[in-house]
Amino acid sequence: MSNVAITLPDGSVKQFDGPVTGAELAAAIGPGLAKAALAIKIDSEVLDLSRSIDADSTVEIVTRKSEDALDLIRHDTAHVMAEAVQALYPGTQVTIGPSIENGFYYDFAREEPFTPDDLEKIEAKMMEIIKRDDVFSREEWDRDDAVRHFTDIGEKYKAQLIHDLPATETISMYRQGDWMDLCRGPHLPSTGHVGKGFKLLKLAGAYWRGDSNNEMLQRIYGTSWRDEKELKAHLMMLEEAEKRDHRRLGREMGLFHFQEEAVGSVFWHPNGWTLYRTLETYIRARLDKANYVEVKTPQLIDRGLWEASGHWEKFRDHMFTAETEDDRVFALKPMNCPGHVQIFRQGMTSYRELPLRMAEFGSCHRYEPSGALHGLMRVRAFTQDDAHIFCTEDQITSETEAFCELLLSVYKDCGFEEVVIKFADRPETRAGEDAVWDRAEAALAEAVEASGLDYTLNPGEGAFYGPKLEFVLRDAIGRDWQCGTLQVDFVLPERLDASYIGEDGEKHRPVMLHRAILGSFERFIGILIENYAGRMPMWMAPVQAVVATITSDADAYAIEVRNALDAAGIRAEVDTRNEKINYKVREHSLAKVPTMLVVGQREVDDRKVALRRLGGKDQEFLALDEAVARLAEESKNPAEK
RNA sequence: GCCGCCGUAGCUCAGUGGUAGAGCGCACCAUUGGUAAUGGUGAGGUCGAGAGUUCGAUUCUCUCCGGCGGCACCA
Repeated sequence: MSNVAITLPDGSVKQFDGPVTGAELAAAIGPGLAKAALAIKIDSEVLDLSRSIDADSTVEIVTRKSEDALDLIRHDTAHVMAEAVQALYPGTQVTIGPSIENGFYYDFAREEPFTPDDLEKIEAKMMEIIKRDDVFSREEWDRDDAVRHFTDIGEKYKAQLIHDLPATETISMYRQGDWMDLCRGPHLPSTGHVGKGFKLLKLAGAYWRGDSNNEMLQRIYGTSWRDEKELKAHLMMLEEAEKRDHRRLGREMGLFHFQEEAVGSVFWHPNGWTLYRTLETYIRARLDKANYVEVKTPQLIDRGLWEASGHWEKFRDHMFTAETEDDRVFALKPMNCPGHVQIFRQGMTSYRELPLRMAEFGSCHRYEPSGALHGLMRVRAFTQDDAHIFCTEDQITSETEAFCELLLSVYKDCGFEEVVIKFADRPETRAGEDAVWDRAEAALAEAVEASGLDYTLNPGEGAFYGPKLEFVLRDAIGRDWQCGTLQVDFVLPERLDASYIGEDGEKHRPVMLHRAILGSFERFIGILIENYAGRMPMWMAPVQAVVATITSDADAYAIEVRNALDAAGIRAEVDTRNEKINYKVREHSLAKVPTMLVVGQREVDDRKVALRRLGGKDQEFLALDEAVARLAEESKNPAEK
């Protein structure tokens, strides 16, 4: 029997006469750790504490404090839930139940739907199983035996899963008491380790294997943590997220509404539209500075053009169409690119004009599936901050670099500092030859490398005409939103016959770079509202300042102050209502107005204002001129600074 | 589109087989009050739409529409 040397994370080495289990290793290090140990980690692989280590290796003992512990806890909670469900509802089949961000889910096949009341019963049963504290024991099974076993007990989904596992895969089962599940593991030592820090959250439908052609299963989502304190903190976070829901804030702040006669389309109210226009003005200024030209193309275009572009074939079901009396069919544009190519095609374009950066705040309509609609985040009528850069292959790199720089700067101005980039390559169904895709992917990869930014691969997620970069920003409460995109397209210029005259006097195909920074104004505004919880930065706020009087003696002066703010380009309102100042402060604070200028007799006498910031406790007493100058500076959009 | 839940006043919600209530908001009156709710009075609802069961439906059943949570989709 050969010796085993185990290196611990602190660099120390433990020698053993032969193979040793994780539990034995922990015990050898110390009794405290032996008690706290949940699993072991060799390289980056987490394994059961009962696994035996038979070769020299670097091993970390996973305890409840470890990052890896959460994954184990969540996965085990899913197992416990599955047992509970099968105990309460015989005949229910189990399928899969992974750990996910903040929790877990398990998909079940059962005729009768679960109800919210069932969740409580299941939780109670889970508590019993956890209290029972059964050991999770691992068994390796023969593949055929495993398939037969699950088929015999009527678990056809499990049998199918095993059947489809790669031949090289070891079939492992985990037992907890009398209940057993197919599982790759690893698991905690016993069900008791799950603890009480979990809660079942919601019921949902989910397709077997994520395919909408398959039957629908019932999914139960839960959240699970190290202890009740962490659970409580997470539930608080969920409440916080609900408070910043843009649909709720949009209504409370009177920014916009939806109604059933125009499902998926926004009715922008005055304040909401002011926010929208402010953002548009800012983006337009940034594009101007970055040497884009702006255009506007038709809403309705004959289906012939969509057939030529390839969109009709692929997206016809999601296009709104209109038929005219002369039997022509027009489509409401779902995107702007074919329109931009038409402008590009007018007259002859010289290589000297490239790169040509053609921008449009393009109003698009897409018949999105009803279940996809979600406030401003997913609508059927939206406006993109779209642009197409017509350029040569040689220019892809420099245009990509310039775009990345512009995009990051815009995000920063909007309050987003954390951005990750994903490289999405060719999807299964696509247009264009593989050789063209090779070139497009290589060019884009080279360009993003040249920009010096980190990126991860998002395989198979490219557009049907070309690979793309996806720009994902992280908001104030840690949620990720994909907004920006840059797509390399060699296909559409070919299909729609766009060409330019090169240095050699011959016709050449330009490359098109499809790109957007915000994505859609609607969605980006939704993200902004949630990011700021409705408390927009000064430059975006629909109403930037309210002048509020203490008594009616200050009315005339208050109006003068409002007019001075207005003349300085500040969006200001005046509140001379016969209400107490407490009432006004509360109301405008709830409306999330960033600054309030309170004026009473003292301010009238001294030509001053009492400046109060949203959420602040103190006031600043300033001369009127100074207050106006200061607020005017703060109100400028970042492109004006 | 699929699965589940939901639809009562502008908003948040209570309630009932015999056609409805609260708080906030809104209107009016009084109050002129120094930094997150002054008091009083009043108006406001085909109980999402349609059909069915019933002597009678907001309440029970069905269909449709819409919303919510997921799944699928996202040029």
